[in-house]
Amino acid sequence: MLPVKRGFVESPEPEPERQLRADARRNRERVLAAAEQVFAESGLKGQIEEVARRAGVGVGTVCRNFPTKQALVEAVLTSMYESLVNQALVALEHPDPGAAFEQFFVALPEFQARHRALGEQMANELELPSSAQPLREQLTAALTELVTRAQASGAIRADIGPADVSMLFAGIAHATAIAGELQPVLRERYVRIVLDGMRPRDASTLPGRPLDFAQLRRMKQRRKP
Amino acid sequence: MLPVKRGFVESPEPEPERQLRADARRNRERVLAAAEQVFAESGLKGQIEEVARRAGVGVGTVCRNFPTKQALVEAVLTSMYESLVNQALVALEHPDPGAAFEQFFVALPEFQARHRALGEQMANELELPSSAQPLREQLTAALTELVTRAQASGAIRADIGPADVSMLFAGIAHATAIAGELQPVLRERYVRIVLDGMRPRDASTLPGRPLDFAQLRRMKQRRKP
DNA sequence: GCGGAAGTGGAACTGGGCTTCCGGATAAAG
DNA sequence: CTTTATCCGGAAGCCCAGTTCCACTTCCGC
Repeated sequence: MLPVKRGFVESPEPEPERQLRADARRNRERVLAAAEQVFAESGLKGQIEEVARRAGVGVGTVCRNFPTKQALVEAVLTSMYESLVNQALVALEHPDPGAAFEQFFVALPEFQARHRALGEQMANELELPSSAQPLREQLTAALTELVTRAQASGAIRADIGPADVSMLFAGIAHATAIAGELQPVLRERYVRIVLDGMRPRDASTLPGRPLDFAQLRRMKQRRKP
Repeated sequence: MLPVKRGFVESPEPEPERQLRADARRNRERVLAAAEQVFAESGLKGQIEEVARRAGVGVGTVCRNFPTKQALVEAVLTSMYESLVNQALVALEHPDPGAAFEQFFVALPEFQARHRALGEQMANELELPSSAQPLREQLTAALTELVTRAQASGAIRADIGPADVSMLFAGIAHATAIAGELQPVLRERYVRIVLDGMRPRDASTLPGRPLDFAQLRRMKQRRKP
């Protein structure tokens, strides 16, 4: 790998950006936008042909820009993660740790529900596009920070790990994904319930230990073979 | 076709049970058992060929007993629902309504997690086999009863509907489905948290209204077309 | 045992979705 | 306006499940 950066002897890299013809660039954008839509509403089972249709191009065009479906999915997911990381950073700016946590705890399930493909990816930890890896790490870091601060301020109980929170996020998002127009209300209801459940309670300890992202990752990887 | 059987004027019934040959009956059982396994661990995407392999028969045999994959799935799901209804009825016998509710609230996510296909079915409300319809209704009735009683006894807050509970069940099951050996502990953790969140709290009301199964069904049906 | 109906395995077929391919269209350079 | 590298559409090919089919085997009543 060795990501050598500037000047010097160029490695035979796959030339990052060949200049695209103007119309080609435009089409590429349209495809991305269409894909975002389709995967948002149909999840990862959204079809290439549908993407092409909505973008107003032929399937060939889709497949030239993104040689494989996986590539297309990755492109979309990467931009999702970007947006998500931003939301986390915004929440972190909130002065009150409890409110910061709550803000993000409301925003994430909403986001996951709005973008089904993202929800599926985060839940199942399907191969992560390498391009999203650093984003993913930023996200877990931010989430960990949110949790830690909230705990320090006494907003949520101490025996909950950051990955526990992530799991509960995913659960809510998944459960409410099927709801139609009621979705936002239901999500709010369940977020409320779970938040209440996470508040400190004296004289009670959760079974097991707080779950962190390292464990979570290990768990998921063990499921592959 | 016209499988005229014995003398008389046969009514055009789909003759419920043609006597199966001994070996055929045995094979049918094996197929069902294998299917249960496969769908339990792989969900609805489990493959016919895998079922055949585990049952030690050819795909032809599977497809003769269950002319379509859907039919096979339905057979398995029906038996799942049976078992589930039983668990609900057992819980209902518990004298303490709060404990009864809790008992089932622990058992259902575990069951859903152990049988991925069931979880997927219950979450997505895919076409329900007509054979399971009455079971399904028994289940919702029992669950409604459990919730109502628990509320009457003050074990859980009043502004939660039976279908809310069902959604939260499904969320936990889904979230923990990916965990490996940690699954049981995690499930217990999250059940605990959600249960805590459902306890009565003065001076707070959930947004929206309690969700009942009629609404839930309507919601899901609206997603089809 | 024997005959034939019932059952079996797995190869062949089918359909749906992803990917490839190429003749024709189009933007950019001269 | 001509040229030409680039890009486009969508038909054709491929692959992976599910389903069908039939020559062969197995069970069971005689």
